[in-house]
Amino acid sequence: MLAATRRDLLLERLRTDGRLVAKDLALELGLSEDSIRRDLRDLAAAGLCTRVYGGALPISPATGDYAARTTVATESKRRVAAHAASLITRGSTVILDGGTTTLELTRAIPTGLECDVITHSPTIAAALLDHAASVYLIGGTLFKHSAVATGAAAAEMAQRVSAELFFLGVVGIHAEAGLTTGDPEEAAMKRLLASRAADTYVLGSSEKLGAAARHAILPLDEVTAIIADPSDGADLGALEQHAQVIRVP
Amino acid sequence: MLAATRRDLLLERLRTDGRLVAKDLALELGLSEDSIRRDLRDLAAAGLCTRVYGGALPISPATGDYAARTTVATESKRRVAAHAASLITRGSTVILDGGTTTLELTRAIPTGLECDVITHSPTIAAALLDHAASVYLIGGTLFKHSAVATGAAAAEMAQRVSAELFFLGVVGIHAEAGLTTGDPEEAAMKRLLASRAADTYVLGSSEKLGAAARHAILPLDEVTAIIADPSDGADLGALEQHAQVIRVP
DNA sequence: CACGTTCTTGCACGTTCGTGCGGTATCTTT
DNA sequence: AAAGATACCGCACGAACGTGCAAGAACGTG
Repeated sequence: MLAATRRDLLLERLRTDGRLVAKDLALELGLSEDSIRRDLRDLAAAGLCTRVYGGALPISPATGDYAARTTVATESKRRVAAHAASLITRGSTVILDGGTTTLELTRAIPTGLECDVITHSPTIAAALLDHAASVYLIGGTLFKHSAVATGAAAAEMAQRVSAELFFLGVVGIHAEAGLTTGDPEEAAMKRLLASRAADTYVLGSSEKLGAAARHAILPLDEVTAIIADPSDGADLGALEQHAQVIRVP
Repeated sequence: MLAATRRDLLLERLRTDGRLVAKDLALELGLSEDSIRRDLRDLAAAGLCTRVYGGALPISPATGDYAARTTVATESKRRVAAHAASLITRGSTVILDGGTTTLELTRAIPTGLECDVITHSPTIAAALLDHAASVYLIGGTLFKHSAVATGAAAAEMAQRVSAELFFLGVVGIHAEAGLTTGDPEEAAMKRLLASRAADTYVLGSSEKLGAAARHAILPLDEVTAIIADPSDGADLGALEQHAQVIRVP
């Protein structure tokens, strides 16, 4: 077998099995483990797999949505979340949207900070259990994909609250498409929550900038500001023509 | 199995079970507890879990006293929870109370079981995210100590639901004092939830039997049955004069 | 065809990593 | 306070790793 063919076979195996074990491959292909290791080393160097002790794994660890969840918050996400958290002052009332970025924001809130938090995300509510913040949970039908309460009951409850700040998580922030997300029901809920707060801040970690999803939440000019991380050189100029952009350092 | 794969598996377990027990994992994976402990230590160092005595817990659900209690799911609690979970049938609607025992019940529900769950506990709602069950979350003011929504808004929402089963968690089950808990507001909420279900089952792990707290929830004769674990030789006879008692094997 | 170059492969060596075990320290529970 | 469970530390052993080296194959060139 050609060495190049073998590399392809390894990659295909990696796709189907989700992992490569040096020992097994050596036995199966009738080669020494050294050769397999060399292959794995080269593939890893080419950025096609991740080398681990005993074999190799795909670049994105594991499979499916599990990967999305365990993915450690990107540095960008953390920076944006930290800055957003710094806007919360003692005694203020804030609404926290659902999502991984707002969860990161929740973790960035000082444990001892006394404030009022309103959220429709049970995940965020649970994360605030050991905080001094008092929590008002908006109930309703749980939308599994993004782990937030939605529906008529949630809307009714949301309509009765009001806050100073709303931290909005989105899927995409685009100069023309505005703020977007993947589900219409979710979009409506976000819109409603925004209407219940005096100021709305959008959490714009780098992967959101320039992206757009199917369902519009709000146009850019209806939010107070976008907290954005310009580190990847995204074009913030286009956004700034429609909304105020806060650059995190 | 690759060591790296094992770490991923642990993280996935952590997400589905909400906890990792070193002893069990060692037995299940055929490794020494030391290796598992090393894994847990590394994962904790990477900020992916929180190390606790006996295993590890997710980062988010706090490190406060509530989290501490979730670790020590006694064998008794597990048995009672498992039996309670077996009462839930496909397509049925159940109300789950908050608390550590009902959280254990939640984990005992088969992931693929299609049913409707109503709960006022964000922790339980979060634990059901990867289940087939559809979840209706009752919102309201979050009562930190037991991590459930209470207050007027919660009561109003609870009044509108109805279910076949209600699984009630309590602090004490006493022949004379009846079912009791530590907070009056919480007691009222439990009472209300019980009125919304056709049948109410009390989760009576061994440490509850014979105990009594300050605030009464219901007299014993107003519940369908107490699911009790008689393993520690508690006096079930006295209870049986007031309520039906289901002994778990 | 002859020769040198390059690439691949397997082996040997020292190094690193993962694992289990014994001992000791610490925590939990009675 | 004592007993049991759990955790951490250091050690030893084996597996996996990387490197250097030599043998062989494939290739290009004269």
